[in-house]
Amino acid sequence: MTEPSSEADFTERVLQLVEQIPPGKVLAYGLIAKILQDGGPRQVGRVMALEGGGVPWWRVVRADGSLPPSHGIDAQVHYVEEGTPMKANGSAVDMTEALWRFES
DNA sequence: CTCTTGACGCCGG
DNA sequence: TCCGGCGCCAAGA
Repeated sequence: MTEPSSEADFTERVLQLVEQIPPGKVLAYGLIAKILQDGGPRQVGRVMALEGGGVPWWRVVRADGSLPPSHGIDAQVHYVEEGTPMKANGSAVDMTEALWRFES
């Protein structure tokens, strides 16, 4: 095994993982790539941009906890709604608390 | 086949 | 702390 997962399969895995993210928690693009042990932050970002419309995309942020410009104000509304730990300014997520630890 | 772009990440100044 | 540059992987022109 250890075969190079197909692009379509990689996409589904990213979406599944994102759907498993509990409210109040978040994951980073590069972190998702590491959990899946495949691809890279750019590929995860590309998948979210294409198929991220069916998953809690707002729970996916950058590695430092800052919000991508593309997320918009909508994401911040969701964070407040789910009670996600944010920085005082609200422009970034508190990775120390909001970072979700994936466990099968 | 080559070059550029992109929901990124990390290091250096 | 803020800004810039380089690296990674895939898709589009």
